Amino acid sequence: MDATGGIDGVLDVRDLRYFRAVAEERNITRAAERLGIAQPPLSRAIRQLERRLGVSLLDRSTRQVTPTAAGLVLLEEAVRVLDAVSAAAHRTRRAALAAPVVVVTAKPGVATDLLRRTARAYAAEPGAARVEILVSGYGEQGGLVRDGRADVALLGTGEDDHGLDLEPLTSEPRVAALPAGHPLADRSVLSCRDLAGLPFPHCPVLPPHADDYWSGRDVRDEAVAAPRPVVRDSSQLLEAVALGQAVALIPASLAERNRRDDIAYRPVRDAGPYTLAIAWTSGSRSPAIARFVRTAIEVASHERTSRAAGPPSHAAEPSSRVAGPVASDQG
Amino acid sequence: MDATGGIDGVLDVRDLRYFRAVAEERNITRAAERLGIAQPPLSRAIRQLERRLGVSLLDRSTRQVTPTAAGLVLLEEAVRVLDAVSAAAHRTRRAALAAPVVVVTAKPGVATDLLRRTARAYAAEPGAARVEILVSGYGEQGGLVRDGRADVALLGTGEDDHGLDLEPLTSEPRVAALPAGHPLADRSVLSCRDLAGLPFPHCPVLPPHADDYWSGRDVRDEAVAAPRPVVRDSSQLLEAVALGQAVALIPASLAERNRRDDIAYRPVRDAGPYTLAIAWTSGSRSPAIARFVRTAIEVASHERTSRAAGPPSHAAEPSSRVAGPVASDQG
DNA sequence: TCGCGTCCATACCGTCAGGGTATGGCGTGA
DNA sequence: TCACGCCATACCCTGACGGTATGGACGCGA
Repeated sequence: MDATGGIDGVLDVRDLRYFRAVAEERNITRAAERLGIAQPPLSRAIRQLERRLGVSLLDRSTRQVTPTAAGLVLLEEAVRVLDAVSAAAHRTRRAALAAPVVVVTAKPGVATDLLRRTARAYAAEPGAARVEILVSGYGEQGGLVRDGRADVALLGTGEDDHGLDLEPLTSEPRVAALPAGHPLADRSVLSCRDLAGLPFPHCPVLPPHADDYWSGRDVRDEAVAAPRPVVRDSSQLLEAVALGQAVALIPASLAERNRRDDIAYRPVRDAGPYTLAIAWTSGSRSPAIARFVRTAIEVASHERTSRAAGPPSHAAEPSSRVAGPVASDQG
Repeated sequence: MDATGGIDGVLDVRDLRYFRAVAEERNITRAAERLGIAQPPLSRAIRQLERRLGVSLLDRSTRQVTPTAAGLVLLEEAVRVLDAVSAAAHRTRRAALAAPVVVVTAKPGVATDLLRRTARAYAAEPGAARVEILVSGYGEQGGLVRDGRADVALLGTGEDDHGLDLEPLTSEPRVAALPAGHPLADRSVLSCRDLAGLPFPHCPVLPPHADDYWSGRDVRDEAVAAPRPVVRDSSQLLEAVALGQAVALIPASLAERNRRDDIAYRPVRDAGPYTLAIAWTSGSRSPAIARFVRTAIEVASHERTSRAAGPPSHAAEPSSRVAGPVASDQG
C-alpha cells in the first residue's frame, strides 16, 4: 500500500497547476515562465509527480513534450480540481460578507435583458440577497460559475455547461448570418449542409471542440482549414460577418436587433434552436441561489405566456431533470 | 491585490483536508489524531488558513470549535475539491493501464441484475473496454463516482447524485415496509402523512439531510427523535424492519423478491416512484463511458418493451436534459 | 471554592521539500 | 558543423511544516 502509492497525498494543487501549464504549453520552459518559476524546478516537479502517480504523463521528444493518454486525462481532471479550488476560495469569502450576495452573469446582448428583469423581480422578494451583475464575454459564463466568481449564469445550452445544473428558460430559432454579398444570401432558406466548411468564428476562451456551438454541429472531425476570426462578443461577431471573415448561426432575436445592410440573415431549416438556460453549481445548497433560479424560471415563463402571440416552438420545455436546487427555501 | 489576497495560492489540498477534519469533528484535538498529526500544527494550519482567506472559519468557544457560516461553505467546497483530487489520481492511473477499463458499480439487490446484463451487452460490442464490477453499499455509489473509484454507477435518483450526469433507466412504485404487527399494517393503502415521524433507517455514508431518500420527503425540518437504525444494504434494512426498529419505503421489486411473514408491504398512495438511473462524471469525455451509458439505456429500454405487460407508469421518461456524454464515439 | 481535566494557543526547534543558479547533453535547423 | 532551443542533473539555500513542551482558559465535580 505504499509502493503503488496511496491516493491521499499524491496530488497537490501545486502539482496540478504545474502539470496543467506544461500540458497546455507543451513546453516546459514556456510553462515555467508562465508559472513564474525557473525551468529546472518545474522539470523536477513533473518527474516527481509521475513517480508518485506511477504513471508516465509526458512523451518527451527532444523538441517538445506531449501529454500521454493518461496525461490528457490528468489535464482534464486538473482543470476540474483547479476550478473547484478557486470556487472554494471565492465562495468562502463571499459567504463571509456581512450581507449575502448573489453574483449573476450573462453575456451582453442576448441574455442581459432577461437577467435584469429577473434580478428586479428577485430583489422585490422578501429576504432577497443583494444581486451583483457581472458582465462577461462569449463562453465565459460556464467558467465563471465553475470557478466561483459567479453563482448563477445565463448561457446557451451546450455552450460550456458541463458540471453545472441547468434549467432551460427560453428557446428561439437560430438563423445564419452571412456577409451581404455571399452566394448563399441569394437563397431564402438554408440547411446545415450548406454551411459546412465555412469559417465560423472562434471563441478564444472555449476549448476548441466547443466551437460546434456556433456551427450547430460537431466540427472536431473536419479539417477546418479556413482561418477563423476570434470574437468575444456579439458586436465583434457581427463585425466579422460584415467584413466577410465569417458566417455564424445566431439567435433570431439577436438578428432582429441588429438589422444592417452588410449582413444577410437567412433561416436554416435543420439548425437546432438556441436555448437560453440558467445554470448554477451542481448540487448547490444555497437558498439564495435556489430562490434566484426559481425567480428566473417564473419570469421567463411569464414572458412566454404574456406574449402568447409568438409561435409555440419558442417555448422551452421544462426539463425533466430530477435535481433542482435542493435547498429548502425558508429563509 | 495582496492584502486582500489573490485566489491563486490561498488554498491547498492539505489545508482542505485539515479543515474538513476539524469542521467535521468540531474538535481540533480529535481532528489531529484522525489526521495522524499533532494538535499544535493543526491549530496553526487552520489559523494560517483563516489569515490567508481573510475569513473567520471557526467560532472557538472554550469547549469546542464550531464552523461559522463561511466555514460551512468551505466545508462543502472542501469535500468537492477532495473528491475531485482523488478522482484525478484514480482516473489518471486507470487511464495508464494497458487495456482500458470501465469500473461500474451498483448496490447489491436492486440494480445488480440490470448492471450485469448491461455489462454483458457492452462486452459484446466491438472495441469494448474491460468492465470491472464493484459492489457497493447503500448510498456509496455517488461518492464512488465522484472520487473516481468508479466510472459509472447505477443509483436511485435523488440518492446522492449531485455533481453527476444521469439518465433514468427504469422506474417503479415504492411500497412501505412495516413490521408485521404494526398498526398501519391493518390498512390496505397508506399515504406519506401516515409515515411521518416513524423511524426511517439511517444510511451511515450519506450526509444527514440525504435521509429524505428513504422517507420520500424532506426530514431536515422535523425533530426526528426516534432512534434510527443504521443499515448498509437491503438485507440489513429488511432485518431492521422485521425487528420493529424501522419502517422504510422500498422499491416494489425489492418487496416482491423478499416476501416474508414478519414484514408487511403496503402501497403508499402519494410516494414518488423509485427511479433507477445511470450516473457518470458530469462532462466526462471518455468514449468508453459514453458507450457503456448508451448500452445501459438500450438494455433498459429493451427490457421495458419486451415485458410490455407491465403498467406503462413503470417506464421512465427519457430525460430532456441536453448534456449527455459528449464524446464522439468513433474509437 | 479549589483542583483537576480538557482543549486550544504559543514558543521553539529540526528536517526536508521546493525553488534558484549553473551547467551538461541532445537533437534540430541553418 | 555550429548555434540555438530545450530538457535534465547537480548543488545550495531558504522557509514551511511537523514535533515537543508548555501556558492559559474554561467547565465540572468534590
